[in-house]
Amino acid sequence: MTAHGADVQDGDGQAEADSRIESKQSVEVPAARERARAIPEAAVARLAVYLRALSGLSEQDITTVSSDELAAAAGVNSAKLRKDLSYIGSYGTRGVGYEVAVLIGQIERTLGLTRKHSVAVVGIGNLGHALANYGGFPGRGFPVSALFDLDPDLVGVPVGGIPVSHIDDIVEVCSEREVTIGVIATPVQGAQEVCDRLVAGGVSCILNFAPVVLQVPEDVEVRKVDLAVEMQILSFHVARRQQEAAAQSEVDGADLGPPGTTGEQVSGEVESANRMVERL
Amino acid sequence: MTAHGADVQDGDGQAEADSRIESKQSVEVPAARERARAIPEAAVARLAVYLRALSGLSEQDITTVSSDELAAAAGVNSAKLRKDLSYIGSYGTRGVGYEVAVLIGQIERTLGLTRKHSVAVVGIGNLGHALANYGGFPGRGFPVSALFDLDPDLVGVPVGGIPVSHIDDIVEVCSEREVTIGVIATPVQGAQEVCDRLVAGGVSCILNFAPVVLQVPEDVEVRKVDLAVEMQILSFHVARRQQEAAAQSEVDGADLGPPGTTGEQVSGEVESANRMVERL
DNA sequence: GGGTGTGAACACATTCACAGCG
DNA sequence: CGCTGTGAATGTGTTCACACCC
Repeated sequence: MTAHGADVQDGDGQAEADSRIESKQSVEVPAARERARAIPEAAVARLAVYLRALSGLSEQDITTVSSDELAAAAGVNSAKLRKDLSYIGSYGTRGVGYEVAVLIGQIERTLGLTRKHSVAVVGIGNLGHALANYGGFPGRGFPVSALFDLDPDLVGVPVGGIPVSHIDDIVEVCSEREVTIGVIATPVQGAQEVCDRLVAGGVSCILNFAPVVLQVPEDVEVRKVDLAVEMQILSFHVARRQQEAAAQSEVDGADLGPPGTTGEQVSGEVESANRMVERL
Repeated sequence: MTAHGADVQDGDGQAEADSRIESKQSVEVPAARERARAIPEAAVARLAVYLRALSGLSEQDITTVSSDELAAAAGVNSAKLRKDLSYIGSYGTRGVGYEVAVLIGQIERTLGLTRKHSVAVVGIGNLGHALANYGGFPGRGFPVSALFDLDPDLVGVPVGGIPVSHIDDIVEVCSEREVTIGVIATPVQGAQEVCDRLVAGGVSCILNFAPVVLQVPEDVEVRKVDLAVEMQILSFHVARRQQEAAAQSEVDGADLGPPGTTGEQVSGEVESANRMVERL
């Protein structure tokens, strides 16, 4: 396994192209018998967004939408939206639009939301606390059914209505409660260990807030949310903008210093920035 | 503005392709004078990951790495890594590898981390609390310098060492403290309003945890982190796997029920899932 | 007319594979 | 000889534009 075939999750970047999981497949698949049902990863992410927009419409008792309207509500352009929807079937009416209720149903079905997925949160620090208090996590459909922490003082204490269990019991509790999604909100050090236990407990999907690249068997899906990376990407854009501004004023004939002098000021110390998320 | 030119942030998906921001450009640019310094969005996200891996190596007093080693540490393949690094210049030595310190410096420079970006967190609920307690957010380089909330009981109370200010003072405080990055951790309702104020206060980058599509001027960068979407994407993969398994056993000649009966069980109620993140 | 659904064109991203340098 | 750096090939995702249906 020399940096090939060891493909696991990546960091992502939320932009124009887009997606985030780094699935496997490629080799191993009989190639031919492939499910045509292959919805592009990027489209799946957007379906979830459309679903939210649709729920909003539904609450306002709006029963029909056009691709233009829905696209605007979801913040994408209508061509993309129509293509995305076409991956799940043809549920629109030409000349009219889509029926909100139908679309909601179809997207839910596609995303597998017709089945409940119980969630376990590991690491009841600041973030874990926040997650547990979600009150049923992302709304229902994703009930939090187990919490874990290392700290003996926390074990037994109910957070958001659920008593915290000890990390040592992850395997047992998860298989018992049929947890399908595990959320890792621990410091980096414990993350891989926790991950291994979740997997041993039968968890097949992991949402990882710890800034580590987790090693998992190929049938486990990992998604990573990395605050530091997000911030650094934003930082990049600030820098780029400043550069452009500098370049522009240069062109304009202004004399505000030579190009290349734009940002260089403070330095070092960013290294510690990477020890960061650890204490979330 | 009919769903075109109104491009704002999207939801993302962290997968193989990947990226997340939905920048503008396209029209408006004089085309020719474009900065060749165009690093692919996806590569930027990974640079941040490499940076973390390099920091780790640096702490272990490792001074040199090959692309294979670093790629393994970052969870990507070496070709991708080399290409990514090539966007920022040629800092490797053929036959040897890269000097850790040099690479750290160059990536920091590229990401604009040589300048400090002060951060404001709005919405000191569970999540906001977690973020504020980061103790300098993503590690330093990103000092949290302002906190805001609506709740009068919170105003004045120090969280993570910084006293909470009232939302009404966002504009004033942000410009005063030269905040460049704003983090929105409020319920959906308040998000757009808060966003507008941050922008008015001079903030040019926003990290948004509220599940809304924010409207911002084109010179403001928005990144969205949406827990519900993450969960739903995971859910999709569970469903897909089950489908495959079912299809497989079908092929194997087993008779565990007809295809199409795989997941359909619980239903409805997912709608409320989208009212979720609101209370983070 | 109005709006969906989609092939075909395009743009972006990843991977390959190898030339070239230390 | 090993490893970087990169053009060229491939793959994935987005946009265009229009046929087709209501």
